[in-house]
Formats: sequence, structure tokens, C-alpha cells
Amino acid sequence: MAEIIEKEPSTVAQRGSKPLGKRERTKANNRESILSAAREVFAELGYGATTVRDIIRTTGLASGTFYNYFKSKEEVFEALMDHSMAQLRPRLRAERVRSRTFEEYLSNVLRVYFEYLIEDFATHRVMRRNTGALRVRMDTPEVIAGFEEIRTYIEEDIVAGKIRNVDGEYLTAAAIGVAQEIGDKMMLRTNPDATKAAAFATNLILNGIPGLALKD
Amino acid sequence: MAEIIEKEPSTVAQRGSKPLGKRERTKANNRESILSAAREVFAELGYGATTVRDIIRTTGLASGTFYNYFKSKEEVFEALMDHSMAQLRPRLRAERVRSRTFEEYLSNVLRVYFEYLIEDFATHRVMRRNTGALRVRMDTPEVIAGFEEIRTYIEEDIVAGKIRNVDGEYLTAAAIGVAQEIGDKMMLRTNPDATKAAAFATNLILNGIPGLALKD
DNA sequence: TGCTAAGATGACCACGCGTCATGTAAAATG
DNA sequence: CATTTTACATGACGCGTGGTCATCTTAGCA
Repeated sequence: MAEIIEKEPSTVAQRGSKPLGKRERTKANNRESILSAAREVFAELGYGATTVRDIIRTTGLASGTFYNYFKSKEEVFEALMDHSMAQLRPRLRAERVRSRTFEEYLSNVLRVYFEYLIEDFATHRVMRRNTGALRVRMDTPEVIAGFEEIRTYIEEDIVAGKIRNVDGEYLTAAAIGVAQEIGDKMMLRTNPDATKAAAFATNLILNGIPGLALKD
Repeated sequence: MAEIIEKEPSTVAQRGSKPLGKRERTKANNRESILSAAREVFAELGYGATTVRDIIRTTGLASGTFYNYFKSKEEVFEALMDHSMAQLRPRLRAERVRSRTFEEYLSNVLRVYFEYLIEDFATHRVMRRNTGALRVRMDTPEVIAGFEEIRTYIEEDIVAGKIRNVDGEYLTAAAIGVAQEIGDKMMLRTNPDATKAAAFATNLILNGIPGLALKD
């Protein structure tokens, strides 16, 4: 593992990825502290009720420091959501690659999603924990991109003749809606069962498609 | 139109519903002003960004007056959502009464919902208008009751043998999820078509049900 | 014509937001 | 190693909001 000789004047230690300067390390630590505190506080108080001060107090850092890392609590929340979606997307993409038929794809994607909900329970709590009757949801670029990716796959499969020529936007929306609502209900049950939830959603959608009107 | 002679000591003018005292009238007016201003401001700024002061400034009333009518902006928002659901529920219930089969019921309920979205476009704007990537949703008692009512109907129909013995909670969740997401997409289209959206959702669900596993 | 009480008003205080001048220590320079 | 530069943590500060409350206004009533 020969170290590459640094010729760059300003940039140090980008290659080995290990020897980070102390500056870089505390920066990464602080950012991580804030995100972690935010996850905790959001889950505790709900998005609406938590303040930037609540978050920063939990870390022990000064209030001004928060703003060196994020513009607002909305931006931290966004970072948390993006992180989740960023974890989820490669898995969804992997199912896409590995599936030969649309039936297989849909079934796998739904199962992966429900498994993810159970696994990353903490994040789900953050997403769903509300103050009073208020629910909050993030449509960040990453989240939207994730949904759009699914839509693209569905429309590819329509073009390829794997699915009948139905309204791809509505079909995607329906699938996402089913996944979200069933996912929520699943998480409220004792012993959430991703396989059962996935089977339910998959069967409903797959058997439903043949009954849809063709696109004009 | 003979006026009923008032014998009540304290209560005046409950019957004819017309001759309200000035107190009552300004009270009703103020409440309506606040609600109307709130609708406007929420639609303009999004739920997160609007402040109680924004709302009350729009009405011209004093800041303290707001709190004579609502505890917080959340409560106004709740009132707006409840109002919508209160308008919607009787219509949904009417479809229930008038429908002989589950197929008919589902189809009608979805159509009514999508028609309502188009018709009460203003409220939909309030519900969906976001600051940045943040979406907000209200699960008020009225809204939850509306959903539960649908669930009850579905489970009644399962018991009555009109629907196969599937997981009623999941089926309701799926139907609601489909309606919400397709409804959102519909509203983004130029010339939203409630009939088409309803047909899509209905066909998907109705044809999907026969493929579902029976409940254990 | 007075009396009572509902309720409108805006001053007020506590607190959160976002900024910024200042302090401190890591990195760069020689 | 000494010095300079730069990154960034800090917390005080100004401002606006939240929610309360003493005071004033006037509808309702005798």
C-alpha cells in the first residue's frame, strides 16, 4: 500500500482516506453529533415542536455552531430523510437489476421497502412522530429522485411490453401510495411482517393491472 | 312565518336562526375572518412558514383576539381540515347508502373524493402547499373518523361476504393510499379528470382483491 | 339611563431565530 | 521552531413570535 506522493499544494490526505487532519475530524464529528441529536429530538418531540436550540443543546455545542453546518431545522430534517433514501435507493436498484420480470421486480421492491422500514425503525419514528395531529413529510430531491427512478422503471417496462399500456404516472403513484399506507399500518402492528405486507401489496397491484384501461 | 314566542329566559333566537345578537354575529364574523385569512396565508406561505401574527395581521384584528378563538396555528389548520372532512363525509356516507354492491360503493366513493379535490381546489392548495420540501398533513379526529368509517364499511362487507376474507386494515390502507397519491397527481395535471382517476383506482383495487391471500 | 359581563385590545415578557464580532487552535509558511 | 494565516467554535445581540393579562369598550339587559 504505497502512499501516493502528494504533489498537491493545498489538498492533503484525500487518497488514503485515513489520515484526516484534526480540523476535518472535528468537523465530521460535529456534523454527526448534530444529525444524531436531531434524530433523537425529532423522534422525541416531533418535527413541529423541536427547535434548533433543542437539537444543539443535546450536543453541548454552542448555538451559533449549528448554523455552521445547517441553515435550519428543516435542512437537518432533509439531511436525515436524504440519508435514508440514499440507503434505500441502491437496494431498490439492485432489485431492478436482478429481476427478470415486472412481477418479480415489484414483489422484490416492496419487500425491500417494508424490510427497510422495520430495520431502520428509528428513522421511521422520526418520519412519523407527530406533535398532536400534525404529520410531516419531506419531498427532498433525493426522495423525489427515488420515486422518479421507480416510475422510470415502470415506464420502461410498459414500453418493453412487460406491462400493459396503462397510465404509468398513476400506476407509480398507486404503488407508492399503497406502499406508504400499508407500511405505516404494518409498523403499528406487534411483530411487523414485511413478507406478508409485501405479498399483500404485490398481489393487489399485479392482479389489479390487467383490469386497468389502456392509455388513450 | 310566525315567530315562535320566546319563553326561554337566557337563550334568545335559537329557533328562527336569523335574529342573532350583535355579539354573536361579530363573534361568528371574527371566527370566519380568521379561518379565511388562515386559508389564504397557509396557501401563500405554506404551513411551516406562516405565523399566528401573519394570520391575524391579514384580518386587521389585534393579536390577542386570535387566542380568543384558537389556541395555536395548529388548531386553525385543524379546523380547516376538519371542515373539509366534515363536508366530504356525508357525501361518502351517501354513496354507501346508495350502493348495492362493494364494487359500486368503491367506485362511487373514489369518484366523489376526486371530484371533491377538484371542486375544493383552494383547500387542496392549503393541504399541499409546502415551504421547500416540507409537506404537512393533519390527522384530526374528524379525518381519522372518516378513514375509520371507510374501514368499517369494508369490514362489514367482508363479514357480509361481499368481499373475500382479506386483511381489512391493509385493504383500507391501500385504498386510501391509492386515492391520496393518484389524487395528488391528478391535481397536477392540466384539466384534472375525476372520472378517469376514479376508474383507474377502482379497477386497480377491484381487480386486485381476488389475488389477495385470505386472512389466517 | 345605568349596570354587567363578553370580549377586543395591545403592552409585555420569555424565548427562539439567525447573525456577527471575537477568541482559539490547527494548518500553512519559511 | 516561530510566525502567520485560516477555519471555525462561541455566545451576546437584535428582532420577531408566542401566549398572557390588565384594561377598555360596548352589547345586552333591567
